[in-house]
Amino acid sequence: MTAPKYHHGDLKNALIQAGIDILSEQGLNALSLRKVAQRAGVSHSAPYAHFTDKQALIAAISTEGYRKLFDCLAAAVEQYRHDPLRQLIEASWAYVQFAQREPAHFKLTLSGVVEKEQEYPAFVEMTEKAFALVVGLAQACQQAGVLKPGPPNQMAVSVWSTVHGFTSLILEGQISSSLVDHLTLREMLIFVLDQITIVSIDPRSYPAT
Amino acid sequence: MTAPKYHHGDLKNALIQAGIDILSEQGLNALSLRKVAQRAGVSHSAPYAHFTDKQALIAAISTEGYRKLFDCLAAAVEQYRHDPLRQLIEASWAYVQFAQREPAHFKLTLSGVVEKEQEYPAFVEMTEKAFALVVGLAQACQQAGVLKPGPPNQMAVSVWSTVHGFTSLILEGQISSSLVDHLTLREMLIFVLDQITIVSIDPRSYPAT
DNA sequence: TGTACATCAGTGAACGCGCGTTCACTGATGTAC
DNA sequence: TGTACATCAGTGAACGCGCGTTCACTGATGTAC
Repeated sequence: MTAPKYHHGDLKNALIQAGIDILSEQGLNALSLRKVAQRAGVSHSAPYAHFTDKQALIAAISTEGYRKLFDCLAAAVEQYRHDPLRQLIEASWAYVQFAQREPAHFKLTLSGVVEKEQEYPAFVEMTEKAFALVVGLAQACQQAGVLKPGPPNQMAVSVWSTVHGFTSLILEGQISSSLVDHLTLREMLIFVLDQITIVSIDPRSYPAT
Repeated sequence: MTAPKYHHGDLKNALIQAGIDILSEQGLNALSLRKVAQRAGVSHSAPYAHFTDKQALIAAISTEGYRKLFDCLAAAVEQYRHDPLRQLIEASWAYVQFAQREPAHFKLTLSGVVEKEQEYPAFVEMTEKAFALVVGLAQACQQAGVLKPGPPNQMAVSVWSTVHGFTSLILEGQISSSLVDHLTLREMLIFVLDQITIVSIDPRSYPAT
C-alpha cells in the first residue's frame, strides 16, 4: 500500500514473511538474502540492520516454522479436549498437512538447517514448547489406555518419530502411492498410528473432515 | 599411486566416491562439481564426460547411498535369519548407525534431493529393492507374531516411518538427550520399536554388540 | 610388425551469474530545550 | 511552537568468490590393414 522508502515499520517481520513466501514459491535452494530483501521491497543490504547474517535470518524463519507447527498441533489438541485418541489422530494429521502445505518451510524448520542452535534461544524455546505438547498428548493417551504405559518423554519421542517419519517419507516422495494400494494419505496415517496404539483404530470412524 | 593424466580408468566411480568423501568431510553445502573434480584429481570439466550435469552426479551419489544402506540392512537380515524380532531390531539399528556414520550422505540420499526421480532408473531401482526388503522383513515379523497382521506393504511403511523418523530426529538434533534420561541411542531405538511390536521387548536382552 | 587414423577421455581458458558482506552515505524521526 | 541535533533505518556501489557450463583443443589408446 504505502510506499515508505525509509523506516519501513516492521521490516524484520516482513523479511521473515518474504523468506517464507520464497520457500513456498521457489523452494529451499532459492532462499537467499538478496531475494528476501528484494521481495520485501528493500535494498539488499537492509536486512543487515535486523539480522547479523544469513544464518540469523534462517534461524528466525525456522523459529516461525516451529511456531506455526505448534499452533496447528495445539489447535487439534484443543479441539478434542476430552478424547485423547482423537487428539493423537488429529494432531498427527495436522503435522502431515502442515508439511504438505508448506513443504520447503517444513523441511527448513525440521531438517537441522539451524546449525548452532544455542545461539538462537527463541528457536530452542519453540522446540521445547512443541516437545512439551507432544509429551502432554502422550500422557493423556497413556491415561486413556490408548498408548502403552512408560516414561512419557520416551513415549513422546516414539510418537513423534512415527509421525515425523511418515511425514518425511511422504514429503520426499519415498513412498510411492502404488505401494499402498488406493489408500488416502489420511487412511495411511491412521494405519501407521494404529501400530503404536493399544486400541485398534477403525479408519472409517475417522473420516477426513 | 599412478598419475595418469589421460584415461583415468574409472573416473566415473572415482567422482562418485569423491562426492561421498566431500559429503563426509565438509557436508552437503560443500558439494559442488568443481570440488568433486578437484578431489578426484581431474580438471573441473572432466565430469561432463560421465555425467550430463550436476543433478546426474547427485543422483549417482544418492543411488550409491541407497545401495550402501540396503547392504547394511541386508547384512542384518541375513545374520539373524531365523529370528524375525532380532532382524527387525538389528536392521533398524543398522539404519540408525548408517545415518550416524554418514549423516550428509544419508540426508542427500533420503531427503528428496533427486528431483526428477524417473530420469534416474538406477535410483528408483534401489529404492524399490530397499522397500522390498522392508516388506519381507515386515512379513516375517507378522508370521512370527511380532507385528500385527495387515497388508505387508502398509506394515512396511509403518515400520519404515518409525525407524526413519527416529533416525531423522536424532540426526537433526531435535531430540535433546536430556529429554530421554540416560538412555543410549540403542536403548531409545528399542523403546521406540517396542511401541509397534505386539511382543514386549526387553532392552537387556538386546545389548549393543 | 609397423603405420594411419578414428575415437575416447581428458585439459584449461572463458562465460555470465548470483551470492554474502562491507562501507560510506543519507533521509526520516523523535527529543531536548 | 520552533529549532538543533542525535539516532535510527534505510540506500547503492563495490568487493571477491565459487559456481555450473561451454568450447576448442589434444594426448592416449585401440583397431584395420
